[in-house]
Amino acid sequence: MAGTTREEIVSEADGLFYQQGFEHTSFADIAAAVGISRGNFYYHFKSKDEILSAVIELRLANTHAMLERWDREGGDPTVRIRCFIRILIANRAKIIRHGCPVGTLTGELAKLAHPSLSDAARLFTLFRDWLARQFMLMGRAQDEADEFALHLLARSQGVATLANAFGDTDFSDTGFAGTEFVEREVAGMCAWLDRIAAGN
Amino acid sequence: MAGTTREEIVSEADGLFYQQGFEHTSFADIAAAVGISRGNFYYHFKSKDEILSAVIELRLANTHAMLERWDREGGDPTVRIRCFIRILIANRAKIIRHGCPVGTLTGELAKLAHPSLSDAARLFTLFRDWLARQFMLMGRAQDEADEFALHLLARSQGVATLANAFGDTDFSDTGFAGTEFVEREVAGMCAWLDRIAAGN
DNA sequence: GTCTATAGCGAGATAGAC
DNA sequence: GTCTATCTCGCTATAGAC
Repeated sequence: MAGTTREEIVSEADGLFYQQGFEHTSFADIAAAVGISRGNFYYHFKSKDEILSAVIELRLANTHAMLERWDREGGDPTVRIRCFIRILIANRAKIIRHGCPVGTLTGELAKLAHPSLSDAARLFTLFRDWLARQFMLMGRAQDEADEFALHLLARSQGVATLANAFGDTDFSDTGFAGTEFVEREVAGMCAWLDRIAAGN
Repeated sequence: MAGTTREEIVSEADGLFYQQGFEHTSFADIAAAVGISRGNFYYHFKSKDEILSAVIELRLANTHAMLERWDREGGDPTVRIRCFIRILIANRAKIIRHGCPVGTLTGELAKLAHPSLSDAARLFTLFRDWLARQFMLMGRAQDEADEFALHLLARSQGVATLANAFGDTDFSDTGFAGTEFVEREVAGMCAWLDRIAAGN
């Protein structure tokens, strides 16, 4: 948590935008989280939109670093892709509560017709390009690799959306167990990946 | 468009909530769309949350009617399930612009910790139960039928989320063609369905 | 049932002292 | 660099005339 005030603002805004949404999060919320006054914001940022831009930049940097870490650690492209798929399990509690940080942000910005939507979509592009590269390392042509990448992205987004919609409420009456659903779909994606690795 | 004032309010609110989001849509927006004054709302509804409830009820009724129509028209469960899958194509322009009406609403209400989230999630339950029934008509056991239903729901949600995130912006630079992506994924879901119909 | 007028609140943003 | 005080605006909601 140590760092400059600016960094703490961006870090807290990041978390609050994820939990509450961008529009629903006020300066008062962020100020309370950081422990500074509202007026102090405008020394560091000219507007709320500038904070959003900084949050997106932070997420891009964090995502980039995570993908590079996976590149270094996993020796096999299928192992690395499995790292991606398993984010759903590693973060399942948060996903059930707040959805996917990328998908929910782009969804909100699309509704607001917000100019930063295209920047937020670059978070998807980061994953997409990285995934496509892994499939190319598995011997697939560029077009097919990109199709596979988008397919996996879409499936993980769908799991996150449903888990979020049902998650907190439906444990009792309809028998929807969010954790089991996520794990079953993750297993399905891994099986799909194995079929790809085996050459269709 | 004919109907009582109350019905017109709910109908216009339905469209605006879809296009702009619930929180981002003001009474002034709805009033302008309907052509009445802001104050007149409170004769018909006690609060904005009551309008949301009415919108969800309307969507539940419309969805229920659509599913019953599919039940009457398609003679074969696989034909009916294909009706569901092909909503993505029939509504692809709207989905690229505003996402899935159900997924984006539940996503927003989850961020707002809104009490109507569980009601909105019933829209998913409607599809889920209907799809599970079709799979059972295809000879699948209840548990498996429900897993298939959730799987199909999740995949269509993922397609909608990605199409919405990339859709309007990415036609130029990154070579993402929203329409082609949607059609490719729809074809993939239909192929999956055929494998299920053939008995795995 | 529909209107105008307005209350009350919280939001983003600004000014200026320290 | 951080604070307090304040401005302005748009929102939900209310009051009361017609």
